[in-house]
Amino acid sequence: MSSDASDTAIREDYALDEQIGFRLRLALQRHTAIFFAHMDIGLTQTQFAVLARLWESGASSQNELGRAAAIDSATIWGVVQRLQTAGLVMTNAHPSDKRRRMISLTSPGRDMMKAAITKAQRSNEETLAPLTTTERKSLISLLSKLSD
Amino acid sequence: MSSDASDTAIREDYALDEQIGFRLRLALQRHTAIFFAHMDIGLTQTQFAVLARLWESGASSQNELGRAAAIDSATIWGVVQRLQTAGLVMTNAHPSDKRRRMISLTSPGRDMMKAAITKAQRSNEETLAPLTTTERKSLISLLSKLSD
DNA sequence: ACAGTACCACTTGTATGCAAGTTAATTGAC
DNA sequence: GTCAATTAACTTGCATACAAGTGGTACTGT
Repeated sequence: MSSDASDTAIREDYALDEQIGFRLRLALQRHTAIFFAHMDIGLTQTQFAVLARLWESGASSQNELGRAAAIDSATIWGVVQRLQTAGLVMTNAHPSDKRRRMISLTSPGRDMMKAAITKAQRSNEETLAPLTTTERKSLISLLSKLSD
Repeated sequence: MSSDASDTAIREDYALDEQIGFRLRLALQRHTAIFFAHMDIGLTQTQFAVLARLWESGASSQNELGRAAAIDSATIWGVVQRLQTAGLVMTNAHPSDKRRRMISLTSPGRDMMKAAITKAQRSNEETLAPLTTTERKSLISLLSKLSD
């Protein structure tokens, strides 16, 4: 991919490697691989995020849960379906709003989370391993400024 | 999602909002929305990354291109198909290796990139707008340490 | 009361992202 | 030179991710 510079002369500088979008994708890609290796109980990052929100805050409606975990309504539907099929969450009717499906953790779901939280923490550790403690805090802080 | 703490007591601390994977996903999510809004010529981030690599380095084989843009061989296949259908790239046989498909930019592909690079730069600007110049460099640097 | 608006769950369609596996071509160790 | 290990392109299957749109329900201002 080097010798014949037949017709692809570089006319403008554009260094993909230094672009924020590309670097974010690479970093998330690496974390995804690490997370997958640790999470040997069949939870994806998205599924784990949903269960974590339920763990933190208790029951909520499907779309509410999606917003809390930053998952749009088209995607959260399938995520909840799979979690329900796996027996980790259950759904109940909302007492007053007939549109809402209330989602909550089942007992197996809570047991799963006890194990999953430890595995998630280990994967976070490994992802952040190249950084010092100060750098880790700095990175989380900078990322938070981008999306809050 | 607040009043009835029926059966989901918080037994362990786990703050999803402070986890690296979740923050990376949120940041990339925001950038994706910004990129999409600027890139009004029908290029996804992934497609743009592939074209950017071709722009930077000239022709390369499909898998080689995928590795350069951090896209696995199953995914790069479809990305190249769509770019070829759009007339932005073309494929040629490798002179000595019959397995390889050499991918290169077409003339319309180069024209598209001239416009796309400007739009990509603007979306990068907007994504990084919440940060100072120093913070931007710091963030890129920290992200690079995570995935190099 | 009620029209207009907003919201809920759900659906469709397109585009990644990645594990796992197939087939054909190439390479490297001997 | 031969054959095992690699590699390239491709395929299948599953899980996000998100735009756009549906039909039903709830709310809001007048």
